[in-house]
Amino acid sequence: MSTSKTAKHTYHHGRLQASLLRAAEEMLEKRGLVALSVRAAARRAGVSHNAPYRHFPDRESLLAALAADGFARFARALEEGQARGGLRGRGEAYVRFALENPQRFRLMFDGEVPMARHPALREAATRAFAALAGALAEYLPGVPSRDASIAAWALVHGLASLLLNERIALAMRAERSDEEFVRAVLGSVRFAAAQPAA
Amino acid sequence: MSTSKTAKHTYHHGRLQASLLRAAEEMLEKRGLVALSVRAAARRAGVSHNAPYRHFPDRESLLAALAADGFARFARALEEGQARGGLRGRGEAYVRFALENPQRFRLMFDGEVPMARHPALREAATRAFAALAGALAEYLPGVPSRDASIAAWALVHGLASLLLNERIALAMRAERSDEEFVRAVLGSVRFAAAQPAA
DNA sequence: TGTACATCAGTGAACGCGCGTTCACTGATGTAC
DNA sequence: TGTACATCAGTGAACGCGCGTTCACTGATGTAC
Repeated sequence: MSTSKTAKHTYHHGRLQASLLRAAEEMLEKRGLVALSVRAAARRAGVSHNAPYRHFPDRESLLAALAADGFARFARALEEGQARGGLRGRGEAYVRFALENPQRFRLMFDGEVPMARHPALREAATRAFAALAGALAEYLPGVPSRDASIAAWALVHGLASLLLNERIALAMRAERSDEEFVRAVLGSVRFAAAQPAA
Repeated sequence: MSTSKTAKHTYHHGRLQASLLRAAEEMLEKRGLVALSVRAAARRAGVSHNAPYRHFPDRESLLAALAADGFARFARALEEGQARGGLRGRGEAYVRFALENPQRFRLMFDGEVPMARHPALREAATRAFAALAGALAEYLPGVPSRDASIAAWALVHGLASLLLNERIALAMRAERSDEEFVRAVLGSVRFAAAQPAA
């Protein structure tokens, strides 16, 4: 019953930055980017509407932090996927991440937050993309150009986007789970070891 | 010098619905979805801020009309692409449409406008997707399931999205034009005629 | 161990803004006769 | 061809809203001595 231990907080929150990010993340996934305001995040974190300005200079910076955090988790998820199942495992992890964090995924890839203004975001994204490119190069060794790597990337990214936005008719899913469906679709493609003649 | 001929309009505009759609389209591509308000569209069309309500019950309906119109143009562009260059021509047209109408493409695929509330949009999208599915089935005849078709769709969609959002590093482009780059990437993929043995 | 003080991280009031939408209106158009 | 009138497609004022952001403030914390 010691008050200092159980007291939620008075004035000094302690972990407001982290709390705000968590609150913002929840808002984002629940209500979408448009509904994610500084004030709403503050409300959700149980703090006055301008307390966030101690930690983020403006709304865009909050979004940038959210996106950067997303890229870090994304990179980790891809590594784990690859550890479990090689390139295909990585591809499946890519799609899974998108389906599990749809709004976050959109925020990361929509270009809504300009990387030029947020170096930390740029770095997080660059790291994730570099790891991705490395993995692709490693697994598609016979391919002279990087085009097949790009194609592989585009394939999983497109599949993620289409599933995310529910653009793939149910009929085409043929009652398979996300997991099975993604595996089958990714499995139906081969990458060229050399450019075809014409 | 006849006044009735040259007068822009007084009171009755005549083509306000079309003008609004054009104005909204311009706003959308110039400033993005967030900046596209009913008032802004009205301003741009040179009409009072609530004249649009004679033609669209609310903002979302304006967006829905914009998206539906986009799907119609999209379907046409794909047909033309296929007429010129078969399945590959269709794929290239898909990517080209996205690059030429980035914000419109996002609006169409983002799921921002709920199709359930806008039947005309749903129909336009369904038509476009049905044509796409038909073309894919026709050109990938040996494939037993539709999975390869989905993969082909995902490939072009993903490539479009990644290019659109400038997520593909310049280095990977290797100084090729959009046109050349897209052709090379799409050309590096083969679709399986049958499911591989695990 | 106690005290003074700088700093930090909150608070709450206030601002101006553009927005979506509603309202009562009015000028223009078209049609019946 | 002319007139009465219904309807249509605009106008402009007004509303309430949540927002981002600024401001002056204050309570809590940590540190120098």
